[in-house]
Amino acid sequence: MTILIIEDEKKIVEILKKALRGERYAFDVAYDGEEGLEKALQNNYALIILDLSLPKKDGLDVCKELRAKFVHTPIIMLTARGIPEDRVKGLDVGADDYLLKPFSLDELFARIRAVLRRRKVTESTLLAFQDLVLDGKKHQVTRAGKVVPLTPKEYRLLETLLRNNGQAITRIQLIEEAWGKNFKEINHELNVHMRYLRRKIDLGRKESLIKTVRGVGYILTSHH
Amino acid sequence: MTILIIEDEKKIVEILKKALRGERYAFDVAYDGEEGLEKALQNNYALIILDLSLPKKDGLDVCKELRAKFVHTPIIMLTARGIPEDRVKGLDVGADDYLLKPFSLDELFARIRAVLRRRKVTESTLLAFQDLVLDGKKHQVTRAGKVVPLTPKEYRLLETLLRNNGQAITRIQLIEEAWGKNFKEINHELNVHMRYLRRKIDLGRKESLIKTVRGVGYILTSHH
DNA sequence: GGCAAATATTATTGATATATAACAGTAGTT
DNA sequence: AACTACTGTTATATATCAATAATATTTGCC
Repeated sequence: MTILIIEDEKKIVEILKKALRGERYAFDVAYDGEEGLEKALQNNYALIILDLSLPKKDGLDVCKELRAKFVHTPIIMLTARGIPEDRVKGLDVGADDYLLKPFSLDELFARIRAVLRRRKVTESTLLAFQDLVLDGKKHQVTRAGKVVPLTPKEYRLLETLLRNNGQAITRIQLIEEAWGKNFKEINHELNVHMRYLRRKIDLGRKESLIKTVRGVGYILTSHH
Repeated sequence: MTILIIEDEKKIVEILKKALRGERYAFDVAYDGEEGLEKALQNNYALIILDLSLPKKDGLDVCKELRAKFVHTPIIMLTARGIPEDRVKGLDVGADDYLLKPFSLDELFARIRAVLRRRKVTESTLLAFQDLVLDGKKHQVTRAGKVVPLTPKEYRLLETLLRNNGQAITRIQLIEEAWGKNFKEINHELNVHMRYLRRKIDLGRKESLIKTVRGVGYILTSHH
């Protein structure tokens, strides 16, 4: 579940990111229209949040082009203040919804939920492997009953591993899930964050629950 | 890696062929639904690109029949322009993805990559020969219940052998599968890696599960 | 049986993937 | 501003793997 944000104003990107942080989504960000268009064409996002005014290619064009190419990813358009709503509405470029800046976060959330509602997210609230439990509702992880405080990134990684419990999961998958980007090069961060994650959940124990599958990625497994 | 194209419009077949030529895929073409169905049932394709409207038997039926017969080959459906996406989506015949004509090649490639990547995870969950089992999900091989740790290269070689269980597989095939390079002949590496593979899976036993077929390659076989 | 080609075997070396540690930047909080 | 927590960066270490080369063995064939 990755959301693409196409927006040049970093402040707004930050607000959006922050606002969505609590939710279950990964992000990808594009800072101009062309970049955004390219990303939207190449990836399959759950949702695109698209600013109207953008460098290189404006939001309307991006939207139109996407629809012309039969990319049906839901789009929520952010329109500049001052532009009358009819104008945007009338353009009918195929956006699913639009918000006028400045928008309230509640409002944004409502729209996002509405747009995504179709997709039944059958997220189980509880994921477990042996004595390791991830409670999706509480956003809390425990090992042998003891709470293990994780950073968001670590949480994401562990969640991905747990979701694919029983199977090896590739580095690329992990990166895409936890960072929401199409693998930029060889990512050393993944090593680092896996290390941290391991340190926290394996605290004191000799063998890690997370085994590395060389050439592939990682897998949650019991040690024999 | 062969892709089956089931499509009656020669123009589109030509486009697809041309487009796929550069990539690493071989292709097979069927010009009507029945022929396509037959081919799909008899061969193991990496992917099927299936047109919705076809002579003799339309794409939906082909798709349904394949799924009913537990052929899980990924299918990308090409749907005619004008048919609303919901219609296709709603039918839920088991296609992995669908594209509306006219499609952009970039888009098609993106889908192909996406589908093949997805397949990687779910595919080949279990391959076995006698007491030798390869678990594709875990990326793990066991012999008589015992885990046999393999290097990536060894794993790929064994996987190739298991996939072609029962028939001899040529050195060239093996090299192409495991190295992916256009066979620079006289590959000593293959000997070496086969040796390592044998050592690991035959551990202690007198005869190897992998028999060499001189002048050809190798075969998985029970010893007389 | 002897020869040439194909394949097996082993050891060694260079390459690559992953792990670890230390540090820097950023943002958030008080 | 000082402090904290988190993320990303870089450097270095370590483990594992792949390629090479050198030598041995088997096989088919004359």
